[in-house]
Amino acid sequence: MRILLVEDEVSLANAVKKILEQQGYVVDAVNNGRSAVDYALGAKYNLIILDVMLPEINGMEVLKTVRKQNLSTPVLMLTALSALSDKVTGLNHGADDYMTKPFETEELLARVGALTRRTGDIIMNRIEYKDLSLDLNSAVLSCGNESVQLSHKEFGVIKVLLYNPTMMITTESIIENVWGSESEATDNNVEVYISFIRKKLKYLGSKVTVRKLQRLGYRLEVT
Amino acid sequence: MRILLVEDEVSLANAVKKILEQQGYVVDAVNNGRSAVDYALGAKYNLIILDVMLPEINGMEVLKTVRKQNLSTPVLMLTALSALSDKVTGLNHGADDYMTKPFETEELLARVGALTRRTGDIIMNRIEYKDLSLDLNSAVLSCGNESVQLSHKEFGVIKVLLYNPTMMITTESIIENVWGSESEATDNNVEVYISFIRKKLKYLGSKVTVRKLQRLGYRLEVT
DNA sequence: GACAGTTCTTAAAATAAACTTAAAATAATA
DNA sequence: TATTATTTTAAGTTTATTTTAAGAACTGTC
Repeated sequence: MRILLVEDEVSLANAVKKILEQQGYVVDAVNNGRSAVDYALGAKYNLIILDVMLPEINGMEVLKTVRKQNLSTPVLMLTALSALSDKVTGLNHGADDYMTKPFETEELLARVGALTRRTGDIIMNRIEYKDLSLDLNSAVLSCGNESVQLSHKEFGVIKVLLYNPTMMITTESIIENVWGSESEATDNNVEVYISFIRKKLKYLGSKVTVRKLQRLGYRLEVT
Repeated sequence: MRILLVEDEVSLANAVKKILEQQGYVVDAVNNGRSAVDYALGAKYNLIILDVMLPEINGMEVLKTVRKQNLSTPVLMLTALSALSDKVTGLNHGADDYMTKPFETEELLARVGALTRRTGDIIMNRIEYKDLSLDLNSAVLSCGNESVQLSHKEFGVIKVLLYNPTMMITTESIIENVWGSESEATDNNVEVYISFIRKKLKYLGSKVTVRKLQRLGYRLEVT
């Protein structure tokens, strides 16, 4: 969950950022309206917390501008004023909620929670090489429309190879990376896992193979 | 648009009713908690405006009762108290917005407008994924025409999964979200709850399953 | 082609992770 | 306070992964 916090009072901004980060939100904070618009339109946030009183471009203008650009991210407006007109203007310009300063942590979290109850964004993290694609989140290795689940150790070994696809990787380096430098793992452990991986590459029908150069190490190759 | 107005001060009730009717809303007004529950459950309203201070059963009780009955109609709470605890309690019990008395016509209309625009917006009150629907107000999980009540912890766990339906969710992240970062909860606590949830998914006959990838975390999958 | 040194594969054994269940402890509710 | 529901703990079971180990298959040298 990513939140854009637009607040020019540094101490308040820091406090809110900290509170939200403790809850596991990723928070970007900016202190003026111009940056707010840039950030809001430039990155995908799950929520924007927007102070009305800002230098240069005020919060209401920011809201109007980004809504005009069809941004549908929920917006929680913040203000020191309890002025009714502001509340009405804000809600009518597409703010989703409104909170007056000062507020307490609990209220902030209740409101943020209510607004972020939306499907989370998906950031896929993967390594690709030739016809192979390794999903780093799920340890699934794919080729074309076939894919296989890797175990933890298989995942570790192929990761080392895929991160350095043209390099020779020594057995020691694989052991160090996957089993850890204190481990008692032997060459045979690596051999067994390379064998498992080869079997899966074959099953996937990949062009990529694991080549062993005698006494030197392993390297990915393309047939 | 039908609105249920729950307010015991006759003059205020009449005034609000009149204002809303001028805007084209159909308004039913009741003056006590017992009737409020009956009306709320008996007819389909697009919004319930609920005073906290009521004779016999107070507004908070009304809210809790109807949410327990799986009612997901948006609720705007009204109160003379500006007590923070009430706001938080209200929001946590499934109120959608909060307004302190006295208020002005404009604010009322802005908030009513915001809440009635939102009807049909599944996002605020429920999360849906494939054949599953989780009512965020009542913690009822449904699939087709079957549904089950979830306990607080079950609700917390499945919420984390449903918010990020395609992502791997680590056990740590579940613990942090559901038990809190300071808690002493262990992996086994999560395992037990995942087991409860699986049993309920099976009972519901859902296509969705909870998959555990060893050492990586949990993820929803579709069979 | 025989030998020695590697490397590869496989199956079984050992270990670790994950699951389920029931009972105990705690919390919520009547 | 009594009752009920929820949550935690803990132990036993199941399942998956990892390690071990032994033999087969290569590779290069003589």
